[in-house]
Amino acid sequence: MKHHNLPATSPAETEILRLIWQLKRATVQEVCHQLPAARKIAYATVQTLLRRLEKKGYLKHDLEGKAHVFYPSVEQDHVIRRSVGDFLDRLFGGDPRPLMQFLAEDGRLEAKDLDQLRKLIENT
Amino acid sequence: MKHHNLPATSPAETEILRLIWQLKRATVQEVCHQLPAARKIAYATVQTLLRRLEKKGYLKHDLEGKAHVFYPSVEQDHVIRRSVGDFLDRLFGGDPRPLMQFLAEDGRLEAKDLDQLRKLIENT
DNA sequence: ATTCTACTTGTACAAATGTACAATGAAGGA
DNA sequence: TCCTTCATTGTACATTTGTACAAGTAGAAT
Repeated sequence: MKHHNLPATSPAETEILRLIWQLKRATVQEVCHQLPAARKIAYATVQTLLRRLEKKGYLKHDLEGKAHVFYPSVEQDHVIRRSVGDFLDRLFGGDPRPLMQFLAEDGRLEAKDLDQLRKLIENT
Repeated sequence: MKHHNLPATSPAETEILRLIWQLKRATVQEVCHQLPAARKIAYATVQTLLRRLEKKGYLKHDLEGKAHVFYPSVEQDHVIRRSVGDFLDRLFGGDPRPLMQFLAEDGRLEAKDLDQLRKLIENT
């Protein structure tokens, strides 16, 4: 897998793409089941999003029986890198520090996460 | 300024909104000048984006001579909180840790930033 | 063989996005 | 006063996004 320059994913597409990463390979159904309960969205819609992701180059699929089994065709890391980069540019002018700070202060992180982060920072 | 639930900003809008936060108050021109050189985008386009941001409730404006002077009408912090939240949900299923880790490893942070972050984490 | 299923493919369609031109109007300079 | 200069407002328009139905089809069940 190499670094191609794919068109950006829309928010809804991103959400689906994440589920594919999580599942490694998945049919439309499986993706649907993986959707958080709060996020009700029709089978057909998921299908469209998967189709679009494939068209954009983020996914490929195999045929397994009659169903398409989708899987990533670009490294998650590459996509994340770009997404985070874009996000930083847009919202913070590219400076990662305010985001870091925001996350650190946000309280979403548990004590043990902070510990881990400390360790991570230590040997960086 | 209170927490209203405004429609999300598009990426291009977000970029402009950031500049307004940076400048506190600004005319279309000033926003244009603040745009990174790489990002060439017509005056008229910036105008449209500012108009849309105002319509969505993110900005207000005063009249100063013939020009509109735009300024934020919601707290930056609130907007950022929501944006980051959405971003985390979409790309990381809401878990801030992978993003933290990504940022920490990314090398975009200088040594002194890491120091600061350490301190920040220390007293959290 | 017929019907039921689970899928895919084609298509739809309103709203949002990215981008920008044209017309209009007031303010300042010649 | 008349022209030039900015700015605003109205409008435009192709594309992308979010969401989804309908028709077609192959395999499973009866």
